[in-house]
Amino acid sequence: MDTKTRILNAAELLFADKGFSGTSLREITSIAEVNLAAVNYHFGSKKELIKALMKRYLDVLAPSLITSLSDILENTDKPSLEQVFSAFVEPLLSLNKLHENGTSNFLQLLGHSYTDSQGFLRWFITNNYPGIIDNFTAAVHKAYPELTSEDIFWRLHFTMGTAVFTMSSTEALIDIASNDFGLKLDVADVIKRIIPYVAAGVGAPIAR
Amino acid sequence: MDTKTRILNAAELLFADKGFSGTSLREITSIAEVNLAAVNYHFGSKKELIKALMKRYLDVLAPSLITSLSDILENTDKPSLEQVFSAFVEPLLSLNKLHENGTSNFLQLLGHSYTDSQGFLRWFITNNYPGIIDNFTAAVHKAYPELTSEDIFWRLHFTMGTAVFTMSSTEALIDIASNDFGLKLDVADVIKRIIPYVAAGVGAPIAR
DNA sequence: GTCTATAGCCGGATAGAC
DNA sequence: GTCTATCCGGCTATAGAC
Repeated sequence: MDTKTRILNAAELLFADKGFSGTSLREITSIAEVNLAAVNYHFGSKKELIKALMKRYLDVLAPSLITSLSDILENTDKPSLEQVFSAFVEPLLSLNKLHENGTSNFLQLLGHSYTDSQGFLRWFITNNYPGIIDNFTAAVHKAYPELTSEDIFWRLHFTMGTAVFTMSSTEALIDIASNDFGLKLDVADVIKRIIPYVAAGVGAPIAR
Repeated sequence: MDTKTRILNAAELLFADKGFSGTSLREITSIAEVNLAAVNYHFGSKKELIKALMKRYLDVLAPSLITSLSDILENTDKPSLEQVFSAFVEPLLSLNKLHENGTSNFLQLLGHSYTDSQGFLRWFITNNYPGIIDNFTAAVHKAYPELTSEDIFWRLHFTMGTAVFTMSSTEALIDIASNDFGLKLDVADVIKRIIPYVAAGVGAPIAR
């Protein structure tokens, strides 16, 4: 495995766990077993490393998500909201084929990107991958035409919150489920539990 | 205003905005216009300052929330989920009387406490204020008895995610709502939009 | 491309004068 | 209780040998 990849893999683990400002280049290069200077040589700066890390996932996820959502838009007259959200499951879970714990790492990174670092990553994502949001909005509109684009904006945001926050603490949740309820769960189980929740949330009656 | 309070107020602003690891004691004492050494004199360490900050809110919020939820438990035979979640509104908004932007600051701090600092604050909160969770679980159970305690556990967590994540980015959301939809919103408006969403989510049919 | 070494700055924390 | 001064380690980033 080359140095660049070793760095990306180590950074992914640490950033997902401790956030960006909570992780130092020294920790990353130590886990990656490469020289401290290698990060700056290969990526230029810590910020660029973070972007490269998100790009590694988003370049895989975005097309697969857009395909999955387009499929619903083209082949279903009036999809259910559960169908729309289920369109996320396979693309998200396929990130586990890219890397061990890819799904939860990616969603945790996404969570940190919204709170850490004064939103520069949020800017980066919305400006580089707008197709996801457009397709999702269109699919929700088709499933629930009475929702205005403003309603959809809010409920999409709430849904992001649910997913991202849940994934940020998946490990803790799986532990609790095991201790308190004797259940052995994995990321896929957690995702399956979220879908009815967010589908019902987005499908809530409109109070005017 | 005494030094201790000046520090708490400055820390609240900065921590809410930039997270714990993203904020330095130097920034805090500079905004507070007190000496750098004052934090360690008054609080002992940065970690203890964080705890003191959360305590300042939780000591007000916890009893008011417990009263509000107990009220529903005692005086309503079968409350609706909207009623249960509405029980949070007044206690949360009353934090604005404590401090300017108290509600959103507190919820942002709560958000950071779940992702920053390896969960030590999460531990602190759940171990020091268990009454909130117990009362909330009881109220949800009364509103929707078919939910098992396991179902409630998951859906409570999803709800936390929605609230905390939304509040972490309230400022950005209010900006977008203003630019894209010409709406002038405040925290109370955002909270009112969340309630139907989470009530519907928690009330989603149970897939078995 | 990878290393050592180090610059230069910032972090939390503390000693000790007042 | 508040200040200055400082310790000491960690931080990102870079220069320069190999």
